[in-house]
Parts: sequence; C-alpha cells; structure tokens
Amino acid sequence: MAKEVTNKEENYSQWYNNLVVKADLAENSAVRGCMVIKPYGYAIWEKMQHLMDKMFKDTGHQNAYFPLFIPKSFLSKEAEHVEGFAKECAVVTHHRLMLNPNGPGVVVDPEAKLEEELVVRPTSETIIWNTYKNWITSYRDLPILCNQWANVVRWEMRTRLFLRTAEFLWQEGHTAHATREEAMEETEKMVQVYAKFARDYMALPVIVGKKTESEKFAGAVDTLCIEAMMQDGKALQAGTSHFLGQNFAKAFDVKYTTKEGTQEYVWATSWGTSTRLMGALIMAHGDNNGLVLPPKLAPIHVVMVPIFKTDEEHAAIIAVMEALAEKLKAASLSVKIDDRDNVRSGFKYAEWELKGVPVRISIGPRDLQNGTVEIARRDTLAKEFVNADAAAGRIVDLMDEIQNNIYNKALKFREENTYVVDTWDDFKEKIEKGGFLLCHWDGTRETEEKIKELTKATIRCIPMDTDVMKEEGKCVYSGKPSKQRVIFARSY
RNA sequence: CGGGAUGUAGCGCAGUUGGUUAGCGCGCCACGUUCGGGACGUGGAGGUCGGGCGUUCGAGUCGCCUCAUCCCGACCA
Repeated sequence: MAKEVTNKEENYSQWYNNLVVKADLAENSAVRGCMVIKPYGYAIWEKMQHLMDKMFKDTGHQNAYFPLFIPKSFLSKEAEHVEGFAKECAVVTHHRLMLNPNGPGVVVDPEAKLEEELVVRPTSETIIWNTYKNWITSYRDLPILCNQWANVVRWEMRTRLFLRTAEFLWQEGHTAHATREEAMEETEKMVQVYAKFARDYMALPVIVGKKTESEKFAGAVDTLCIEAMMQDGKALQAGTSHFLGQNFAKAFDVKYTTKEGTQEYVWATSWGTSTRLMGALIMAHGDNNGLVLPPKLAPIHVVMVPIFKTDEEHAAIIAVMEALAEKLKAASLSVKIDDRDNVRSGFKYAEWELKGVPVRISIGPRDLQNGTVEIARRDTLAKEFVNADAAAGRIVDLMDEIQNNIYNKALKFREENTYVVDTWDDFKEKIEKGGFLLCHWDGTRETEEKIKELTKATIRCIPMDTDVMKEEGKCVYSGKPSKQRVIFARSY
C-alpha cells in the first residue's frame, strides 16, 4: 500500500498539502481559494477558540458581532487602510437573481443593482468604528473592549489550505481607549496573550516583536506580532496586535468628552489570529508519519486499539479498555476505542499516527495474560509496556511530557536554525538554507526592499522580548549604523 | 495579468501514427482465509474521457474556442 504522507525533507510544501488532506483536517472546496474544514480539523480549531476566548475574557474582553457587509464608502475613509485592502476585496453589487430569459438557469437581475456596493469584510475596523461612534460620547464610555469571532474574505491570488485562503475564520479584537498610553498597553497585553497561547497550548515557540513600517497593518501606527519558525526554516506570522493611534477615530469622527470637558479623539487597537494557526501547528510539529498534536489541543488524547483473534479475547480486551477509558475520562482526557473490525491493527496505528493522536494504547491476548498494556507516544514513537493498574496514571503524566517535549523540540529546531549574521556574503549564503538571520539593519525602507528583492527575505520583526539583540552595529547590507538586530527570514 | 503544465471511475494514473466493447492501481461492495505495524484470494459495482464547435468513414487521441485546477512570477497586516 502506498505511503500516506510524503517526505517533508524532499518536498515540504507537498508534504504539508498532503498531510492536511490525509489527516482529515481540510480540503479544497468547489469555490476558488476557499477551504472546507472537516470535522477533525474543526475540532482542533474549536479547542483553540475556547482556550483563546477564555484568555480574552480573563483580560476583560467581551464578544460581540458586527455585519459581514461593509458599505464601500466606509472602507475608503482611512486612506492607508483602503490602500492596503482594496486589491483583495470581494464586492456585492446586486441583490437579486432572475430566471434567464435567454436559456436555462438564472442571471443577475440588472434592475437589482445596489445604490452603494457592499464589500465583504476583509477585516472589520471600518464597520466597527462606524458603530463605536454611536457608542462613545464620554470618557465614562471607555474603554470598549470587544472581540468578534467571524469569517473574513480576502481575494488572494494564490491560496494554500489554512495558510492563505480566500475566506478564513478568525477572531478580531477591537478596543477603544481614552489615552494613548492605555491603548499602547492594550496592544502589548494582547500580543503577549497570543504569545502565551502559542507557547502554552500550541507548544509553539514564538518571538514577540514589532513590524517595520512596510510590514505593518494598513492603517496602524504600530503592529506587534508573534513569529514562529516552521520546519522548512520559513517564518510564519501567527498573530498580530495593532496600535491604531487615532487614525480610525479621526476617519470616523469618534470623539469623547473628557473629565475636564474637552473633546478628544479616541485611541484604538485591534488584534487578530486566524485559522492560519492550524497551519502553524501542522508545520511546526508534523513529521513523516503525519500530524503531531500537542495534547492541549488534541480532539482525541488517547486511542485504544484492541488486538484479538477470538470473540472471547475481544470481549475481555474491550472490557479492560472500557475500564481504563473511564479512569482517563475522569482525568478529563478524551478517549477513543477503535473497535473497527474491517481494518487490521497496523492500519489503525498508521491512521491514528497520521491524525496526531498523542497516545495510543494497544491491548492484546499477551497483555491480558501479563496484566499489561502497551503505551505508544506519538511524539517520539516510543513504546512501553506498563501494568494495567498503573496505565491511567502513566498516560496522564505523558500528556504533560509530550506537551513539553514537542515545545522543546520546536524551540531547539528554531535555535539551531537561527544565525547571527554580520556580512552580506554570509547573509546570502545562510538565507538559502532557511532559518532566522539576526542582523543589523539601518532602519530604512530602501534597504529593506533591496534585501527583499535580492533574497526574498523580509524583516519578520524587530524583537521586543529579548535584550540580547540590543547591541549597536552596522547594517548587514548598507554598513550604516544600527541600534539593534532584527530578524530576517523568508516567510509564508 | 504574464510563463509553464494538467483535466480519463471516489483518489492516483496509463491509453501507441486517430480504429471497433476505454484500461490499471488504490478505495468501495459481497464471500472466504487472516489479524502484536498499513493482509490476501475470488467475485462485483462504478465512465456524458472538463465543456463546446470543427476536421474525419471513424476523435479520449487532431484543430480552434472555452471553463477549471496546479506550479513559477506579479500579489499577499
């Protein structure tokens, strides 16, 4: 039988596409650039949603919902914002179909043209700030701390499952504050929430940093981000938090009355993460046998595969499994007993490995005799036999072990593929291998663009959470003075 | 929108200078033998060959048009 997943060392992008489909996470849809998220993939996304949602609530935010459609005129109120998104907007121009007078099917009714076209939201700043205008009159109305779980549409030229699709699911936080300081604090607070989520739940080491002028969000004053390294050495932006200054408040004329009775524009932030995180999860931890899920996000923690010949053996094994499953469920683990009789155990092993289930239990006649169970862990593929009584405890411990192990593995990979680079020759050589290059940069847009043109590498961020980088030096390209190192990499 | 490629069964593909009833592998269904790392045998179901027009006695195969998908660019907080 053919191998299910291709070799990631040979062709990373083929490995990725194949894995997404074969592990039952998602597939391409009939609609160009759009994705169908399958139940198994969605279950992982749901876990992410619940965990993130809790973090947002714990930091004082509330969920709300704003319209899918944005009047075209709203989008154009903030100059940089519209410039950034104009090229990738889906637009609704009509509101009715009619039977085709010249043949079968339906056609757009020309009579039903909209007075003003509606843009399918590529992001919701404009519709939300148009709404916030009505919510805010006094300093007593502030801050407003809202989050929205929604879908957005960006008509990208080229798409890839989870990483860049025409429609994707995400959350977008939109906050309004009385002062610049408070808004900046919020921006930083939320990027740290994302970093914590990535590290603690996704087992994904990330670097927190600030985007350069050319890489920041259209309409933002500053964009903070978390950047992760995938196993091909490319960078993936996993979340962003924007300090919007008063840009949107001015565009939508949102002012409040201060304690002193003066009128001030409101300060804003927005922050978002998307189903792209699924792509990060796959690319950061997957191996040639398939997905490797961190226990904290796995829809199924433990899968049990019975091995038997006779009905008697089967009954006895299932009884042992059910007893063990009860104990595991009591410890809040989700357990699946794979009792299918149309596939053999080897097939099941391969299939659950492909789906990244952290722990697999096998019980056969031999175990029955010895009072043992076989425990196999997905991250290392190691197997061990333990006494049936000790199994539940061991499995619970394994969850933390696996969670930590894959984080450390990913961190080690990132460290091994991060280079301090001081010369242009070294830069050109290292960038071909992939990885993060820590370099001095003269701070100009010209240098940044030139380097991108020559090497396809961009500045992923100016790191904020480390002091190691804050030494002075000379720009790797221009030789001009630089205050600190930045991260260059090729990216998704 | 430029450059390249591909559309044949659910999936992956073969199909010769145009030739009669379009094949193969996987998967699927039935039965049997198997079952501690992706089993095997036998039988079976499943096709408007992406669509349209044309050339021809005859088109999966040739020509033109069209649609779709993929890869490389352009594009992409």
